[in-house]
Order: sequence, then C-alpha cells, then structure tokens
Amino acid sequence: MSDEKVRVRIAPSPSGNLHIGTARTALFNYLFAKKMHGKYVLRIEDTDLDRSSEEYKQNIFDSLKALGLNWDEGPDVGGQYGPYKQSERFDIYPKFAQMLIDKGYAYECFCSNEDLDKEHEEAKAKKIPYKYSRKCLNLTKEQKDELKAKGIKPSIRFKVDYKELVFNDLVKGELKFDTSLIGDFAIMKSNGTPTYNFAVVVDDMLMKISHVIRGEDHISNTPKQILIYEALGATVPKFGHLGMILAPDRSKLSKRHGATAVSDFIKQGYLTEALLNFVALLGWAPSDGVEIKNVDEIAADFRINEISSSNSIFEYEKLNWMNGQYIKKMDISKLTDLALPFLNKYDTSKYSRDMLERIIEVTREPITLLKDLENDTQYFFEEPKLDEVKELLSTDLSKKVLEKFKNDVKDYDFNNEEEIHNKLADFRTYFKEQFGFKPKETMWAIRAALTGRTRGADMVAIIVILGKDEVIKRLNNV
RNA sequence: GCCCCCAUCGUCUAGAGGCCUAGGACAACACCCUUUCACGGUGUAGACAGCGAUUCGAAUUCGCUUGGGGGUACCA
Repeated sequence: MSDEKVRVRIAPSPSGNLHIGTARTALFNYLFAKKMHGKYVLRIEDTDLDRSSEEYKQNIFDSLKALGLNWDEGPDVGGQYGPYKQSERFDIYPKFAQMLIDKGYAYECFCSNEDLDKEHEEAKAKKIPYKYSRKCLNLTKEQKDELKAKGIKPSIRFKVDYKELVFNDLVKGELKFDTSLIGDFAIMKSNGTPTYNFAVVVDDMLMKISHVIRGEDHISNTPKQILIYEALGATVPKFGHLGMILAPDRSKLSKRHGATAVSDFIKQGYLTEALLNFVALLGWAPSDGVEIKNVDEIAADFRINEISSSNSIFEYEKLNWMNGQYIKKMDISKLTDLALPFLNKYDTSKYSRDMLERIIEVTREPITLLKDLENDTQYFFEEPKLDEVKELLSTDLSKKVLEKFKNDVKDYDFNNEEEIHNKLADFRTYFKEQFGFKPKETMWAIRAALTGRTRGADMVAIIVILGKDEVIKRLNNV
C-alpha cells in the first residue's frame, strides 16, 4: 500500500436537483474516502452557465447535507485546493490549454458550428463514424492571424494520435480503447470557457484527486481524459465506473417514473437513512448478509472492487420496506420532529409534545412513508366521519357492545392504562362467553365508533390519548 | 452505423472450476401469533439468456449470438 493520500470528489453540475443516481455516486465516494481515511471533496461543475442555476446548486448542497454526506473540502467550507466552483476557476484553464498548444498537443480551430454540422451530416450520409476533419490543424500563423482579425474566436482542440489505450478500472477491470476512433475534440470553447473533459482533468489534477469514482456513462470520456493527463505530464488517477440506476422499464430513471431528486423523496416522507441504505445496496452487498446498516457500518465493510459492474433497477418495494423498518426503529422524538410537518393540516396544538410523540408512537407501526401519518392519525385530531362504518355500527352486535361499553367506560380510570387494558380484555371475554362474539368483532364496534374506521392504532392507546370526555362524546354521537 | 459496458429468481444480490439438487433480502402466496391494519415467526413458489469451446468437472474460463445500457457535441 502506498502512502499516496486518497482524495475523491463528487462533481455535480447544478443543472437540476440532486438526482438519486448522483447521490449514490456521492455515497460510494464518501464510503471509499471513509474506508481509506482519505478526503472527500465537493466541486460544482457549472461551466455551462446557461444551464446552471443558484437554486439547483442550493438543492444539491441541501440534499447532500440532509443525507449526511458532508464534504471535507468544497465551495462553502473551502480547502487548500479551491476555489471549488468551476465558474470561479475560468482564469486557470486557458493557461493549461496554451501550454498544450505550445507543446504541440493542441491547436486552434476556427471552424464554425455550421462547418461542423456539415461535417457531421456528411459522415452520416456516408455512414461512417464522425471524426473531426482536422481542417484547422495545419493553419499557418498568417492564416490564423487573418481569421482572428476578422473577429473569429477559435476553440482549442486536442490532437488525438493513434494509440492503444488501456487502463484498469476499479470496478470493471481492464478496459481497452483505440484512440484512432476518437476525433480531435475541443478542450476550450470559442467563448473562452473549458469543455467538460478539459475542466475535469485540470481540476482533478490541481485538486490532487487520486480516485475518480463515477457513473459508467463516463467510460467513453475516460480515454480522452487520460490523454489530457498524459499531455499535461500529470499523474493519472485511478478510475472506477459504477453501473447506472435504471427505471423499472430499464430506461434511464427520469421524472416520468416518479421521484428522481433526493428532495422529492424527502418530501414524500422517505427517511434519508433509509434512502442511503437502500441505494448502497444497489451494486454493493454486505459481507455478513445483514442489509440494514448505517453509513459507518457500510463504510467499514466497503470494498470498491467488489461493487457489481452491472446496472440496477430502482424498485420501490424494497425501499418502502426499508423505510418502514427505519420508521419503526427511529428514536421517537426525532421521528416526531420529522413527522410534524406532515401533520400540518391538523391543529396539533391541542396535544402536548408528549402526547404527540405518543400518537406517532402508536401509529408508526404499519406505515412505510411519513406521509401516511396524515391519514393514519386523522382521528386523533378530528371528529370521525361514520359513513364508512355505518353498516358495521348498525348491527345487533355493535349495538350490544356499545351500549355496555358506554356504560362501563364511565368508570374507567384514564390514568391507569394497564387497568384499561385489562378491563377491555375482560370486556371481550364477557361478550365471547355470553354471546359468542369474536374478540375482534367486539373491538371493531368500539373502534368504529371512536375512529370511524376498522383499522388503526392500538385501541387502549387510542382511548387513553383521546381522554374520557372525548371518548364519551364520540360514543354519544353514534 | 460505429465504439464501449453489462447479463444468476419479478427486483436487489451471494457465488471468484468441484462446498450449488445455486444462498439471502424485497415483493407474492400459505399458515401461525393477534383487539384491527401491521410487526414478527414458519413455510411454498421462483433464476444461472442461448449456442459452442476448454476441462474429469463450469453459474463461475474463452468465443459467438441475442438482449439491455452507455457514448458518439464548442452538454456535463
């Protein structure tokens, strides 16, 4: 093992909210850094000014932080290799581009978009793979000056020579490319800003990134980037390419499949812990078979070379199950804090904090999303509507049960929950022995009268939370 | 079109030549528990894409086919 410090980065482009796939890439970078005791940096790739926005940038920050994927260096926290926003680094790219020109690795190109479009069309018509014609490769100084005098601003192209390029991918293994298939590609746009491939390499080099872990949609960029590293005389980092996350129809996960942004998931009531845990399982498997694990546990067990190299499909079933598991286990005070925003259509002020926690405690069991709480806690806040249980309440059984319950409950000691529990048990036994009513039928009658439903939280808890006055009031309303 | 990546139950995966009559998780189904829904427990069903090759032996190696994904920009 070398002494080289492990430095990884996550480099989102602020042209949309933080995508769940980007979040997974961030997670794997974070896990790797943690496991290797390295640094994890955030860099904002906003070279495309038109598509980048402050709002998206903020969403990316917020989402990453909500997930707990905090960075060691980044635009807001700084670091010794900043700035960490590409738009603030525009002055450094031209220098390196010039250096490449001077060394003969790059050249100025005066072709217009129309010229280039024409080349594309011709290649298409001839059914041959497109490669830049190199029309501007051998322009003389006079020709260039003339063009510049006309006001034409050149782009800068990297000169790609034939070479068999091989690199060892951390997750895919040995990858080979024939660079003669790659045309001379642009590294600087005519407007003076760098292209993606160039900016990434310059930044990763300057930020001393040791391992580049990213989606496999970048595989075909990798040979270009390696060529640039070599021309720059820089150390080539190790690359690791992760399979993509696909929608159930095997297409790219996009908005039409539902939520794609981390913030969307949070809005629906997914817990960030569950989201992270679930997404980690897309491509990675725990060595002990225990799937529910927090980030620290996952990091300790993380082996980048054992990540699955295939794509995986994002299915909600397991995420939902996992979210439910986290909801059941979460500290009740913390859960209540998270749940309250989903209850804002109710007047929650009628209950004390303790009582609110109690309400969440007794309703959390069957839910998969925090959003479900809105419906499941309704009867604690509002008078029940009896429409759906009308039939149930009109049976002979229900009438018998409620008549007795109405009478008995007056004597219940609402400060003694255990006693209520026992009395209800006796109550069920009484009806079973006297009339042969099934215990659940007996309880259904009470539940329907008190909540307007046939399912819900524990009956004893409901009675205690509602309180004697409210219970009697609701009983009288039937 | 060309280049690249990938291929085990419906889904996520374990599996690095004999431990595999392929294991686990979610979902499904059945039963048990039970004051409802759930949780939990037990069990059932369910996969090595196809074809060749190597080998005493292949889910595991190699090739081809097929299928899926990605790329092919002065987007990132």
